[in-house]
Amino acid sequence: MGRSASASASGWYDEKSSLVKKGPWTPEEDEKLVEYIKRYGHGSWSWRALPKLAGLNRCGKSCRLRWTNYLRPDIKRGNFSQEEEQTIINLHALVGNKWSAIANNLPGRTDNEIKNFWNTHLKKKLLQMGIDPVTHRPVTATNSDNIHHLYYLMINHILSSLAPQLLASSSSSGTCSSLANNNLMMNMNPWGNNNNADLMRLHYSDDKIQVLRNILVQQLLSSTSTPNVEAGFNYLLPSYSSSSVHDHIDHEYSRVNINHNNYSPHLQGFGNGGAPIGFVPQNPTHAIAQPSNLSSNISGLLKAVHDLDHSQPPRTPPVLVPSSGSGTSDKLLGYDHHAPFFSSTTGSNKICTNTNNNNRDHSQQLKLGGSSSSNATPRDDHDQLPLLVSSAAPSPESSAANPTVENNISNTTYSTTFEAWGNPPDLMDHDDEATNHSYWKDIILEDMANLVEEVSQFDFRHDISIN
DNA sequence: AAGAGCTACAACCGCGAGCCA
DNA sequence: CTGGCTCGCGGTTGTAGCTCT
Repeated sequence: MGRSASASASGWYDEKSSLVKKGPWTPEEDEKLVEYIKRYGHGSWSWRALPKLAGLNRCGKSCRLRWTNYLRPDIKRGNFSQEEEQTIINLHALVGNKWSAIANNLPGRTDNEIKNFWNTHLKKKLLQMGIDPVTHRPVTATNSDNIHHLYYLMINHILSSLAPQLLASSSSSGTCSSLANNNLMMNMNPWGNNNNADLMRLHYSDDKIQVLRNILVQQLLSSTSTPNVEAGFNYLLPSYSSSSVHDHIDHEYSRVNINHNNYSPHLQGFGNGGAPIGFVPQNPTHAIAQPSNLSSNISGLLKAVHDLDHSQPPRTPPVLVPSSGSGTSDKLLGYDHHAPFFSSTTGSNKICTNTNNNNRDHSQQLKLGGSSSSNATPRDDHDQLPLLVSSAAPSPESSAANPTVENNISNTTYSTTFEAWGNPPDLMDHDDEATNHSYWKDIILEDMANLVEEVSQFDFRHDISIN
């Protein structure tokens, strides 16, 4: 069988291919190769010409691979450290099998080495943990797990677009050194860059996601800019690529409605009698925030996603739960998942999301830095990691490019953000929206730094122990 | 002790992008 | 524009060494 043109072009063969040695390199061959490169450096020869010049009976490609994967002086030898393992897993979750991109973030490690390590160690490790090494989601995930993960992805993505604001908030408060150290996203990542030796605890924590969500709500309220909510949805929905995700959501939504059909329509989807998702009211007039169970979180999420996915305006405005304590966790704000995520504008909330299934802008997904997303990946893509921060907040241009985004709902505004079911005692009979807004915003801003600090210190790993 | 099976990793291979004549 | 060449990437294969029976 003759050699293929591409093989010839790629350097594995030359005109004397039948004489070219293959297989393991001998120490003598290594020595010749190293000696030649040391003497002449790079640039004055091509890999194809090198074997002849160096006196090697190898093809140029074999020489290049031997050098880049084994003989290069800056290659680190030995086992991968725990930190390196975590980095690989984190990056793989972001970029997939882009071994060169991953390798660029692990000094001294080659793409080939990382690829082998992944295939022989990490993949199995994740599988043993019940994590799908391709999707980085639980293999045997229940519907609830999937939705919870969906929720996690969404919040994480939206938060990523807010990272600069969070950092700004923390630095201005002077109390959030950990965030000032710019590791927000790592801290938000359950696979994060902690030095915890047990990498295998990857389950999602209801309470921690709850905290994240509330941080998000606070940011939305305290921010003067619009967070990239649309991108968040665009990011997460395609990741559940099959159409089944929509069917699933519909199914779950129907089920939830059936389960809670005793409630008024605008409260359907909530598992605790209409309390804001995540927090069960102990007393409507005091509204002490408490974490609720997973099912109510999921129900609310399903409802929110369903509403968004069906181009329906929210039937109730977001609901905030005032806190009564002086600590941090008990001041977390409840959030009515009946309403989609919203951006804060003075006196009203404009829904900010792409509600058109057929016009999701996938370009908002995590991108490889500095390059456009396309099927034909530019070479530079291999050299850079995706931006942890989403590509951009929705810009006027992007809205213009996708006119359906807000057309459906741009006229839909809601009277107040703060129709809390549990109004603060001193505002119970207060109808002044602006006053209410100001009241809550003050509370939010006051606690912002502490909350961010608290979240930054959360350990997202629990529930699963690995031998 | 020996062979079968498994594991880890180096090396091979095909493909595609970029460059250049 | 086209074709040849180089280089880099990701997937796959081959094999040495280890473990198990």
